[in-house]
Amino acid sequence: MARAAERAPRLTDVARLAGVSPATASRALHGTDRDVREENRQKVLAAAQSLGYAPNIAARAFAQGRTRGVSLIVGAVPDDYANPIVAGVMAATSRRNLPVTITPAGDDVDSMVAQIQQVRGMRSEILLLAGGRHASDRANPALIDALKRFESEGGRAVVMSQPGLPFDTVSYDNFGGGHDMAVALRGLGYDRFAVISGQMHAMTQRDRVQGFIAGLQESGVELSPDRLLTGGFTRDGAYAMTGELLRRGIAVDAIFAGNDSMALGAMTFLRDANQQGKIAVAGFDDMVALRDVTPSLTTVHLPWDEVAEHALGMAMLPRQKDPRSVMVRGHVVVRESTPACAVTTA
Amino acid sequence: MARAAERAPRLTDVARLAGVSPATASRALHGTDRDVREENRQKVLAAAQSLGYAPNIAARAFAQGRTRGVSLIVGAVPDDYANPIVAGVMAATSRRNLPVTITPAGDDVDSMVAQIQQVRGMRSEILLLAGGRHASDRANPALIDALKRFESEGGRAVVMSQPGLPFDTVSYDNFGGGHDMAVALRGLGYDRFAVISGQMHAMTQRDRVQGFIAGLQESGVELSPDRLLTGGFTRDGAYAMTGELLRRGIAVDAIFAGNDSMALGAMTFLRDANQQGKIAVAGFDDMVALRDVTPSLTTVHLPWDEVAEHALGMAMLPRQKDPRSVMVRGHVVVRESTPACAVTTA
DNA sequence: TTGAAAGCGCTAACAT
DNA sequence: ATGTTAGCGCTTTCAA
Repeated sequence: MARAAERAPRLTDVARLAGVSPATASRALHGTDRDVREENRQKVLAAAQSLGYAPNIAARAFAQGRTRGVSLIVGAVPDDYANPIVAGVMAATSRRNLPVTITPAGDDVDSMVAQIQQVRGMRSEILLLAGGRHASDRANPALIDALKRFESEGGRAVVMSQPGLPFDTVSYDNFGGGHDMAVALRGLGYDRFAVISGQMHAMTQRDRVQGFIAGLQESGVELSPDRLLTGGFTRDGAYAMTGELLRRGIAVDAIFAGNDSMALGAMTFLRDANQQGKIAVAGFDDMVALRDVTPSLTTVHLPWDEVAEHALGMAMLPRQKDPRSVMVRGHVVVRESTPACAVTTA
Repeated sequence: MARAAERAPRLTDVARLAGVSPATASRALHGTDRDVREENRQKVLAAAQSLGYAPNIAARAFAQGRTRGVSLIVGAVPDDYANPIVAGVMAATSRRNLPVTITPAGDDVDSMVAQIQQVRGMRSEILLLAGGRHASDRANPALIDALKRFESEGGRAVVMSQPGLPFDTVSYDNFGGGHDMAVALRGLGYDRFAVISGQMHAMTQRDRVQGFIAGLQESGVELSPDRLLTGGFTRDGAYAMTGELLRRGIAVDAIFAGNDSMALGAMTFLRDANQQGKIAVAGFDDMVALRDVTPSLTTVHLPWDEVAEHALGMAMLPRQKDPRSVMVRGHVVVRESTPACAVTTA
């Protein structure tokens, strides 16, 4: 058995055993060229097998100047045990049989940039970026510069869920979803709203909230500033904000939360405070992990798999001079957490 | 702007600009040696900065014969959007500032082995293996061989949640947890049990169930074979099995599910069938994602972060001749899904 | 169809 | 403290 580090078999070893040159062995192993005699191919395959050969991927990446596969950088996500984007990308890549590397980054631009440099250093073929959603990012030159360099060195970058960057982008319609939710809740007869959301510099949150406010305005409802609470966009943040809301004695019959995790936090608070059923709650995302909560959650369904699928599809196309942009739309799903209520308006 | 692929700046470029040799530049960039004059270090850093230098990681890995960081291979997991092991490993690695690469594999040994070969080819320092739990795996020579090779070539492998392999292992006490749950449910007064679980060749499932059965026996309760249903260990599988259970008209007052997802599926079925509250449900895992379900779930709490922490800790120690093994214990947490009930036994 | 040989960018002995 | 030099294992022109 191995005492110290044993040398791993190299391509040369395989070639020698098969009685061919390394070049031929290389060709035989990855049908890059057609030009290997079947007999030799078999010999090489057999030799590799018998030696337990595993190609040195670092060496190959080095020689080719590219690392095959996709690197996914994902910004820290609220309650990130259940990140639907990660699930979507994993599904999309495994469908294409592409290796994925998932790298968590903080939600701040600096750690995001650091991770991009890392991926640039790996010379990955494809970089998918999820998260990193601060309003300031849009203008952040470091982020843009890092991505630009990555692409100018031959990589393909696609940004997810962060519209407005000069790269291929797939995003979803946060404003529209918020708007539609407002319309839907109005249609159910709700009248007195509150909104709890992540900080307004988080762009997805801001767009959702602004869409919601716009939707309300269409039917003549104004959301007064004291009815908009912002904080951490997590379950716990929402739990706290909902408490704050009630403590302030604001009369509310429906709460719109910036995402599903927050909606869950709000519902849990209401239950703990024995207010369950008295105040409706709506979320945003339609996380599959929450499909069994009770009451079932009214939310804006976002087709995460489509987002990932689009992103990967774009990444596999050559870059164009003008960045492409796809906007995926969600749709409101009304469930039990927002029962129809008596119409109180004129 | 870049027309075609632009050449990325190399270490040589940095060195030239700083007026030093590549070797010095290399040393300055990664304080491997102490022996760089501060003045030169600054010059190198400045040069790297101004060129936007990102070290070619593939080349470095190649030169060093090792890729820094940990590779986590995770077998397909039921409802894997919420895999607590992944979360735990991400936390543990980011605490140590180690790069992680997460690679999903199928639940079958073949795809697991394929991923191990991949990691072997990357010459990763550390390989963490999660999942891959078929009873047949234990004896699977291909799996063992791949891991052995990885280690004999200088890597460190730690297996999680799959005891019995000849490698450093951290596992949790599935049998004990099942056992304790049985005792707890008996203590609450339950009498007529059913078990729904994944297939018995899935080792964690088998251990949990066998522990549960053993726990029941201690207080004189036998679980007749028709009260043990097996199938997919997912929420959907459990939903279906619970239906099957009721359809067969088996009298039951408590269901033990092989994991939390299954428990959730069971509870959802019971609610859909208007049986909520009539039959108790207990799970296993204590997934944080489920902390807000109602009724709150009685389950066996498993300290996932500890599992990951132990695993990484072991991996960073040198290998010993005899594999280490750590068994983490969980503990029963009784919540609302199993209210105390009238004692019906003598 | 195959082989020979060059070289990818970096690190690490070794020499200075 | 720094420079020189020799590879690491693979792919890939280029010749044959």
